[in-house]
Amino acid sequence: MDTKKRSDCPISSSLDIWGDKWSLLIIRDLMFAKQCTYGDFLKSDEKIATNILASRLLMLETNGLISKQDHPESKAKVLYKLTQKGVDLLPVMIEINIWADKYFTLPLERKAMLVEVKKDKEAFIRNQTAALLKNG
Amino acid sequence: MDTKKRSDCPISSSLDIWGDKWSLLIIRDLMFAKQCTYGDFLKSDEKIATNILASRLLMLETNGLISKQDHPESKAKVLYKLTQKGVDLLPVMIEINIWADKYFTLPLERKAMLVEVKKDKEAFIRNQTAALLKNG
DNA sequence: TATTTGCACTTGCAAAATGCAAGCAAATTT
DNA sequence: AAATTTGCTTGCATTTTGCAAGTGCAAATA
Repeated sequence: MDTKKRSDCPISSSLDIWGDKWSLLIIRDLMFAKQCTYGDFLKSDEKIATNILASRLLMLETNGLISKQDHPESKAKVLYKLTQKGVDLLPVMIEINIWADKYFTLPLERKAMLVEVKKDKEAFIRNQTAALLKNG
Repeated sequence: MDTKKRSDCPISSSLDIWGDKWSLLIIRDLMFAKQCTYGDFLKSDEKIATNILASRLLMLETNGLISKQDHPESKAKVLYKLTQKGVDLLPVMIEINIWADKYFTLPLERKAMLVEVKKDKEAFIRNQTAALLKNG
């Protein structure tokens, strides 16, 4: 896991953490599902390799975007959740969706989310943030 | 240049195009400077390698985010500019800056931009978009 | 006019990251 | 007690990145 900053630019510093083809997909899964197990991430359509998943989860945890928690039903399972720092990427995620809505064909469920967003973006972010952070 | 989509997810499709450590820095340079030559990109703090720069510029051009134009003063130079599709990433770029402002130390010039953004985000995007698209 | 410099790349090669398949230990289920 | 699930790790081939040097054309300089 490379750890050196390339410059003082905020865009560059951000990309140093989650600027790759997989990290934002992990964050996406957590934003839509609220919490996921290791196996849940592996089930996503993009089919991330297990070693890459492990290295990304470590990177995101090390940088404070996600946290691990015990699964209430089983010691064999681990729950991953977004921290405040991770949840704060919600506006970025929403803007990417809006951009993609203009230039790609979105799945219906994602279209539905954007309808909600367009009604009142601030409120959507406020509510979704609260939902994601509920229960430590 | 890999060209196959990993899934129908808009986040994934977006990352397929600009989800790497360099593409958004190129777009950043164009958003702040309006237009750049090949050499201008090489001067940025992050010190991109020339072959990577060439491959990213091709990727971004192929996907319609940037375009090449003749330099008005010299046939030896090439000007790169954002297309509408590229300029439309401005809200994403702004949200990344806002996120980074919360978790990193920003350079003063970037702080100043955020002050403007916070006064009226919509207006800032409208004005900046117009400025970037002015003159073919 | 000849020559050097500037500009936008390309090429070759080493190093690092990615992707795939298999393996593994602890917990859970049968 | 044996088989399965879960969250990883390991080994190795393939791909991408990074660095340095080189190329070809335009423009400036001598």
